[in-house]
Amino acid sequence: MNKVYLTTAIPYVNGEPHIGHAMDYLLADVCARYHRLLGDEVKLQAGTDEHGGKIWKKAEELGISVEQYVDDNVKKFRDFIAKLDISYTDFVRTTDSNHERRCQEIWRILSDYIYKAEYEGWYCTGCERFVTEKEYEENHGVCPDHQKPYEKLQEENYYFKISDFKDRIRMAIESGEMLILPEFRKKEILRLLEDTPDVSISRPTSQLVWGVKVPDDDSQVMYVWIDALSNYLTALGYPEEDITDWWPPVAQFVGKDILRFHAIIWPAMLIVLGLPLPKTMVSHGMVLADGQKMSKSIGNVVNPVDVLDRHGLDAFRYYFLRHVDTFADSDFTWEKFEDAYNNELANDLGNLVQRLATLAAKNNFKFEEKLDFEFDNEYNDLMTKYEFAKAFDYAWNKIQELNRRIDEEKPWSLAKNGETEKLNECLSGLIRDLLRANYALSPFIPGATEKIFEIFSGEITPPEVPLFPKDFVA
RNA sequence: CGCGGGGUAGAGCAGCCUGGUAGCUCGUUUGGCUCAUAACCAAAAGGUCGUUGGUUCAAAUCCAACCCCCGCAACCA
Repeated sequence: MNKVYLTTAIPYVNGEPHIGHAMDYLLADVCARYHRLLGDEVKLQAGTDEHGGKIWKKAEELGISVEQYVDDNVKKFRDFIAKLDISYTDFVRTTDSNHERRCQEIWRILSDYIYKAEYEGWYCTGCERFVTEKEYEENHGVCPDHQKPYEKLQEENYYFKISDFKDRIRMAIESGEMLILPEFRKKEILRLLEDTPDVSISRPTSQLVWGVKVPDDDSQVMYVWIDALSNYLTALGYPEEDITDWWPPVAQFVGKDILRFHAIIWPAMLIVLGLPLPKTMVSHGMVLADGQKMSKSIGNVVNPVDVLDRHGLDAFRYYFLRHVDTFADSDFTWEKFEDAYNNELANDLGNLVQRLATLAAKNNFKFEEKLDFEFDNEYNDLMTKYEFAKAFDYAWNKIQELNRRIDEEKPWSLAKNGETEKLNECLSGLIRDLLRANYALSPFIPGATEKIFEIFSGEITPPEVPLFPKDFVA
């Protein structure tokens, strides 16, 4: 039995969970369920990123303690993950004392490649942050939010010596030792790698207090990178636990916006720690609303909970796993969602189950075969390439084929003519293939597939409420 | 000339590497069926394959130039 470690990106808990987070969880979950069906032992990590100035500031604005603020938000994310039926096994909060301690240990191990240097840049005292040179020029030296001129400010930061590892990382990416999917992102990263400077990994406590303390230096706290990226290790108990059974991760799922940190800073850390690099980085696209990025200022943000409430979890998973491309940006519209639900889930699958169950019930047919399920080669191939939407398509074609076959084989005529033997043979064949297709669908829509297995075991009775009722409104 | 991806029926996409009657899903129209959730099955309509030029017996496919859209470059999930 293989041990398979999979990870999800840990969201920054300064807001509500949204559809982008769901994508990450869903892809990792499908992968986890697939591996479990193959007989692998799977660990699926999830967690929350809770430090940093933005969170500190938000809590202050709300007039509550920062601990209270993150606790409240973490609960929202955990509830959300539960609603999506994500089969995770480990959950890391970056404010957890175990994580913080392990994270400091990791910093210590990295310390040969960490140096202190002066950072100088344009700073807005209103925003409490540095701005890039470009931003400075665009705003002609004055912060548009505060109408105050930027000040030249210096501070001490710790830096991580990425530059020492560029060649090694490039080789790992080019050789496929650390596979980056999709291919076009890999190219982007290789290009980016060239001009990646050493990265600043701490902030003086005068600027930021809500973070993990830098070991042996009370004047600095860690900035996001070391803290957040370490979670994939601290989840397993590293460094005090032996993680060799689980390391390296088989796949790490990340949004395209954070791929660069996972493909550059993260491998550099692992190289210093003497750990193998993750086998695959799967970078998924964004979910757009009407072709546009969802943003609060445009006001086109689709709340995932609204989508969940409309037709339930299976419909949610169905849409985002089949109609949202695994790698590229894809559109969500309510119209597309409704079409997918009505035409595909209800008409293709729901109706197929209904008609087969009714045929079986009317003819007192019981399905008593014990089936050994296997995945088709083509399906396995797509799943292995993390082409989940395409694998889902492939499995769905089997469902559509079955609807065609029922029309061709006309079991109702066989019943009418009293050809019982032929009828039983026909129904066996149809139900057998339905259950096989159902098995291939189960990593994607586990709720529905479980119900289908149940319907066709023992006494077959069509469900009184169809699997995907069309008039259903929550 | 920053790097990369793309422009194919009303919509979403495949085909391009390895030239040879343009395909899939949804939508539309018509017909069929009756086991089923006004469901299912079949057929049809619908495209000068971004533009221009070149190579070739033959170009969506190869080559060149141009136009347009998008991503990254920017602490946006």
